Amino acid sequence: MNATTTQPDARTRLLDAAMQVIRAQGYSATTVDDICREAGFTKGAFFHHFKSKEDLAVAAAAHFSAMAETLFAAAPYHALPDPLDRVLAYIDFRSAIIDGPIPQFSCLLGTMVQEAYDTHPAIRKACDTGIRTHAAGVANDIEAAKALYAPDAAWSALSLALYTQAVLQGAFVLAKAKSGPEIARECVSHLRRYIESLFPRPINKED
Amino acid sequence: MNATTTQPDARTRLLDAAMQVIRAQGYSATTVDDICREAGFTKGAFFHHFKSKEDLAVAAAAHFSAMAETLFAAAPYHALPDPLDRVLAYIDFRSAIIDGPIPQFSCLLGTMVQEAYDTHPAIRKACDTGIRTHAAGVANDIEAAKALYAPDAAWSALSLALYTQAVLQGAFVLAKAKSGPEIARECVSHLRRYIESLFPRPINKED
DNA sequence: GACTAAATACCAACCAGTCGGTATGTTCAT
DNA sequence: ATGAACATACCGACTGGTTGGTATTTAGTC
Repeated sequence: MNATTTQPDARTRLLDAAMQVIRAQGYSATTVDDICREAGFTKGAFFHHFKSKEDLAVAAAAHFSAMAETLFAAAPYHALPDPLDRVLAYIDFRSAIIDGPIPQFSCLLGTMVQEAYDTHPAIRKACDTGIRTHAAGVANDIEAAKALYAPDAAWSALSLALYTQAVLQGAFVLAKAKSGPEIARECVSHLRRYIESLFPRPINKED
Repeated sequence: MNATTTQPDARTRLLDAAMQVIRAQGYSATTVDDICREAGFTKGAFFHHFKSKEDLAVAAAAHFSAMAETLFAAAPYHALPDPLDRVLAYIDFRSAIIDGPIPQFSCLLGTMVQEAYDTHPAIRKACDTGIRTHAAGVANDIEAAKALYAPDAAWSALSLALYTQAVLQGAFVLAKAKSGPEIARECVSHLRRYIESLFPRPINKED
């Protein structure tokens, strides 16, 4: 019921607002009031749902990760039969969503961990978990592609998956420095070339 | 005279302190008093030398860049005759200095721009300039290596140099998330493999 | 009426920046 | 060389606004 004005619940709206504002301003510079204003609530509501600003940050990291996993799970590339195709299509997908305003395509986890790694261990851990979990998913396809096309390679699938995340994080940093997404897409295209170079495909299937 | 107790002047000491503290805590979370305490001065001295906290950040970005250029200029790899050797030795040097506590090897520019790109244009610009200038230096050797070993490659020297910086920035982010330098060095070793793959060396010189 | 959700009002701590003051030169005319 | 005038370097108390967090109250719902 009340289908027309249905909105996510307050907690979710606060988390969404936090995601946006923190990616634009950073964690420390973002005040609780900033988040409340963006979400359309007051402080009372905020501290009803979160016991502290740090608590919100940890929840926001999980929220962001969940949102990202939903996004990637819905992407069409999972249907591809060849695991290497899936890996490359993942890269292409990452490149394709690097567009528009920086806060919308940059990574909340990378943004927060950069500031908070030393002073807020709980936030550091939440960001690490998010990145590690996502990388593990990518590593699955890489592992399968490796078994097919580069079984004897010296690098591990997980290490390559983490490298992929590092390139993306670095690409976001450069995009912020240069105030635009182009440089980030250029970085991803280098990453794609690297991955292609790691998996020498047979010219054709007969063999 | 008074050579035994000679210290850098107050401005330099404040900039050094800012470099350390901001890399550990981030820009927003660092207070002017934090920097003064670290440098052994009071607020009066601080605002005598810098007109605002933002002004200090801009100066610190330039200071950090200058320090970095000194460090790299002193590195031995510049003497290598082959430009590709110089590029690879640069990468190895970058890897070698990724050690010890994170604030000591991470990049002030990447840390600050991540937080401040949208809210402090002057800081964003200072960080961009630092990164761009350093990348341009690396691009020189890449350009020469390209002329020798990959003259027809599709990528530009500058684009590869910027990619190199992106990988390093991303490596720092992952090091922060994982609380240690190992992952960052692993990333750099992927980067090295990529660069090697871009410059197919002749087996030997006779040709 | 018991419970949850959210608003309002408030507080103590904190922070960037100011200001008046001291100490130590430096310049230069006498 | 001396002392008036000025400049530079630094100190530390203070301020006005902000911030994370709390206490209390109100509205709605099972």
